[in-house]
Amino acid sequence: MSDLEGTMMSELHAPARTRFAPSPTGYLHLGGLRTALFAWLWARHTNGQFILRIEDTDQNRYQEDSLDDLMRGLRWLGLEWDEGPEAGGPVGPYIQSRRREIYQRYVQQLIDDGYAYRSYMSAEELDALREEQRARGDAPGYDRRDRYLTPEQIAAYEAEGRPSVVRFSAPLEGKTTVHDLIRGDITVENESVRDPVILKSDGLPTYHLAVVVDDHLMGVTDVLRGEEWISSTPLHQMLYAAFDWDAPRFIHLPVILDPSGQGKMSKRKKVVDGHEYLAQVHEFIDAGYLPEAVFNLLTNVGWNFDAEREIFTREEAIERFDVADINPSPGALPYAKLEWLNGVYIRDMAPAELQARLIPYLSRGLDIAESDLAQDPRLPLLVPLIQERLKTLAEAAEKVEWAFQSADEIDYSNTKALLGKKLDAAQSADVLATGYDLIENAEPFTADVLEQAFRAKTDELGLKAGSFFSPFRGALTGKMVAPPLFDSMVVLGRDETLIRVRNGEAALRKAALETT
RNA sequence: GGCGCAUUCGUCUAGGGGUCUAGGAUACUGCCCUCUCAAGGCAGAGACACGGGUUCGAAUCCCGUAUGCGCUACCA
Repeated sequence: MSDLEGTMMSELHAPARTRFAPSPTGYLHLGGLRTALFAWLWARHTNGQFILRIEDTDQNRYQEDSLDDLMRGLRWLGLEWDEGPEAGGPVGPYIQSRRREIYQRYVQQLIDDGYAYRSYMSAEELDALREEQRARGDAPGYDRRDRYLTPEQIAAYEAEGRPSVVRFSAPLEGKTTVHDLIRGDITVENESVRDPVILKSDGLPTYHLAVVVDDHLMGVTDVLRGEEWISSTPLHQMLYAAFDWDAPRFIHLPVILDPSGQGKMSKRKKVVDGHEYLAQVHEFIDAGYLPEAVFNLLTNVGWNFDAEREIFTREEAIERFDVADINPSPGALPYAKLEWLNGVYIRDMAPAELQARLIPYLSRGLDIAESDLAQDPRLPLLVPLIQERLKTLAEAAEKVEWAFQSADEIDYSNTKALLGKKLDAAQSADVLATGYDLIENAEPFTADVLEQAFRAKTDELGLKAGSFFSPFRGALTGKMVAPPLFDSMVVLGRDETLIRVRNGEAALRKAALETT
């Protein structure tokens, strides 16, 4: 084989069937999204399929609006599933609570083959057992007592009507080695697998049974999941062996840590260094992060697109992604980098596109109907002014608020905003009075004409632009920081600009009187 | 406690025995540009957890320690 062929072979992968299998017990958070992203990337890279499967076997923790949030989050990032809820597919249903009979059939098969048994201990008895073990200093865990029940004892329990669970008969000695694609071989003592429950007393399976049965039945070839599952992978492999099925490839992804780097990112809002950090996907959406930026960022946590290049398209990521290159060590979500990335994508966007995406956020922030905003002639003028100043979509409202306020809503209580650099209140008021005439006479009323007139006057007065321009920014917006001045005047129009300059001057005259 | 996984600038990462006086990005600092803020340009500071091996040579391989995380449920 030539080198070229060798290279090509190593880059050619058989189509992988991957799945994202969340539990509808809460809202999708960024760690889950990243797991889904990697599974999706791998399926797309190999030209395989990406499956969404809902693992709702815990009825107690089920949360009604969770599934909706899950699907919305995945779609927001552009992770369409080939099979799953709403998409359908040949190996459904894709919601585990609707597969109850399937699991029961396979559990019965395990019992019949001697790989599983019924256990009649109640939850309370189990708790008491663990308590005892802890008191003795033993490792807590089921002691396998019901594994050796006689037919008579079983009959007695059944006659009593005692509820039961089904436990897996784990091998009592030897070791089990599982292979993780990015971590290598992981070996545990079989004895440490203490006959876990595989079918609960409510007739639904536990995760361990359901995941093995479903991954097998659904033809999943590559299991990408969080590293919290490493410990139970030997059990899963035992189950595959008991069923006489081939196990899929296991790829355990590193967890995403919270910003302190100490501990898994919480689903709930947490405070680190006095700052609340975002964790749930819907929070990132609300805050105005772009899916492009989040996609880019998440792809680069635990995997790396390129040593020297930070920005890439989704297609490029698909082309290069390889599970073999995943970094096994956990990492914190780099929030500051997300801010930067979001700004990069905002700046790269066509202004019309940005405007469209901004409307829902502006509507919320300014309390103006989306339909009104869509027709507002000021918006196409404003968007280019704030485009390179935006880190998130949500902060746009605060940057353009002045344009949507009436003149008397502008707040001049912060006199500092009206002061020219190195000028006092009276001098700044004079500046505004001087500029008033320039604005009145600018013809046509464009940013260029205004700027030329202002600069000429600045030179004539022997002032610096910082001194002459600043009072106008304050008069127009009431703020220290605002979009470029002359463009802002054009947005307001000549009449409104003149009113605000007058108002600003009045506020300054008043302030000048008070200080002297 | 037991078992497992991990450990390169503050953070995300490149690197997989010599090309490493360890590369990129972000954040930070300074300078430039500049009507404010941004954006942009330039420069700077900043890391192989520790200790033993193996080797002519280790950030890279092995062992130990430390630290962090995970699992140890009729939760996933």
